[in-house]
Amino acid sequence: MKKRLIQNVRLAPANAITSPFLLLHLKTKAFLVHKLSESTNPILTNLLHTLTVKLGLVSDTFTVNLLINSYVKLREVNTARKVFGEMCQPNVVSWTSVISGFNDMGQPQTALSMFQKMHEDRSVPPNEYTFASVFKACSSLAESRIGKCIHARFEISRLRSNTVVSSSLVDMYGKCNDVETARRVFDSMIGYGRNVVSWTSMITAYAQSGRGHEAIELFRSFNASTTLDRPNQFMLASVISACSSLGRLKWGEVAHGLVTRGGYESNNVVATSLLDMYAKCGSLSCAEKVFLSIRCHSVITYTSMIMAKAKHGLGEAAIKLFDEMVGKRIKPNYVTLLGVLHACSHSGLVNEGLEFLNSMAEKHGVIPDPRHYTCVVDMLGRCGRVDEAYDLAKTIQVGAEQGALLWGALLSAGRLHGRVEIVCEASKRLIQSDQQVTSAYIALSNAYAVAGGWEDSESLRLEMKRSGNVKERACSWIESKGSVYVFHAGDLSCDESGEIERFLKDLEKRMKERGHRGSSMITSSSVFVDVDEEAKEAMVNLHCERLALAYGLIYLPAGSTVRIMNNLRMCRDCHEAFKLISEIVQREIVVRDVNRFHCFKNGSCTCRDFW
DNA sequence: CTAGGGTTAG
Repeated sequence: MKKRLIQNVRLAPANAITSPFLLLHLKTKAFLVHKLSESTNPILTNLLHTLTVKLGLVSDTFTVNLLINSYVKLREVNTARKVFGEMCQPNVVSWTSVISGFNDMGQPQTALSMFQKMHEDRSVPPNEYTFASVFKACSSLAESRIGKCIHARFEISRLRSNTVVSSSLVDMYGKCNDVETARRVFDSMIGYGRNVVSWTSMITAYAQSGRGHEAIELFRSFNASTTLDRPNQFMLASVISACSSLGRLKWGEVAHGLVTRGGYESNNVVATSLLDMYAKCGSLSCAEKVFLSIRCHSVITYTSMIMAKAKHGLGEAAIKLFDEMVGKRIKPNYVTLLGVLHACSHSGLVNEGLEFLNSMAEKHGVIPDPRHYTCVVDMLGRCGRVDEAYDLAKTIQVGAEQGALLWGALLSAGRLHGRVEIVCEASKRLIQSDQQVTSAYIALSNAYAVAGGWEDSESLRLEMKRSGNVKERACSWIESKGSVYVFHAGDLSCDESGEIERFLKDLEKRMKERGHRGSSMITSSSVFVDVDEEAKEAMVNLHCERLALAYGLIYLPAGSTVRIMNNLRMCRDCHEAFKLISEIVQREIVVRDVNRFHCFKNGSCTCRDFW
């Protein structure tokens, strides 16, 4: 039956020679096909659509596929789907075009349900192209469960893996935070070859799961191989962001050199990642230089620079930049507003921050979500308006993951201002959120201990052990002349601790003499109440950044730059404290504020190697 | 003469 159909189609040109009408028809069809494949104009495409109907070509799968793709390119995916729905013989190209159309429109969920329909239909089996598109949809949704099922379906489909399908799988597993599986797929690709895209997917998988060292390592092997291409803008952007999360300015500068050599400086994505890298590695002036070199600004370039200034405690400058951006009619999004709130929070502009929160929906069309509220709770908490912070936190409806961040912010506020009842409440909520927040157990246990509730403290510790909540060692690190020294919290118990404590106490005294007041995390000495050894260690955890700072200041040569990288939650007090410390010890201090959740895991050396 | 993969700000 099918065979005869194909034969009939093949016969058509032979008939055409004898029929002038058919000949005209074929010529028109060739014209239509040509125009459809190059149309970037909605009016033209609509016209060609009408022509398709008039010529009776709606039953011609090939022509209608082109029509679908034309609508997909014009981002009119719903029209594309409508045309697709009216087809009598959709083939695998028709299905794949619609699926990838939904991907392009940021509707991966719909792409997946189209694939499901295709599967239920059973008339057209998917091919490699279809699978690659579907894996991309799973990647955007970070849907590892569905992704694995479809991967299995691909494996039993007797289709052969190729570079593109496997690259999309590497990307998918990477985005689903299953780096090991991503690596297994990547390693399995040896048989049919890997290209720049496959390598980029794997490097990105490492970079985005806090495994920057492995990302850089892989980038090195890519460059070492003589048979492969040079890195392109995609790979460089990813590598630069790996340098940012590692805080390695030196490596970031090398990557910048590669950007220049490759001529990718004018690429906005690359420039934005460079800007962010310089800001996170402590060099705001270089970040600013990159920002000024950008010709065509977008909401993303502005947001990055606002965030950069926010991190460096330049709240007013960040707000000024925000106003400049709005003045240029660039519409802020929710990230931009997060940056602005962040700026207010880190510069003590509390009333301005509250004003932004209350007016952002009306003025900028961005409805505050839990992340914005968390930022404001954090801001109120830092400056001591803990009760307001608590009242605000209570009113917010959040899911478990967001809840952990929200109550985590309140927990540090309670801890910073010695509010035991807030610490208790926040810790309880954190533990309820069930997000593996060990710090909540420790804080709550300490709070009970401080309040004298020893039995509660003890039972909580047992609960921790029972639930397998293993404590991760906090760490901080400093960089000097390209070497990185890592300090783990436990190291304070080593022989030098006496000298460190004396140094910090002396520093605090001298800062008081110079009129510095306030309780920045750097100078405030830890309060050890009479708790057991384990609790003491937990408290020391909070202060490993002080340890790193002290080591850096005492043992690095005068005049050198002390680059501190940790997960300090900077506030205006901290910035002022650093300025003062800088003057007192006559070292340039560069602080970098890394993402709290990007823990430095593969330290190249520890405290002991430093000596 | 139709279709597929990678990157950035929180």
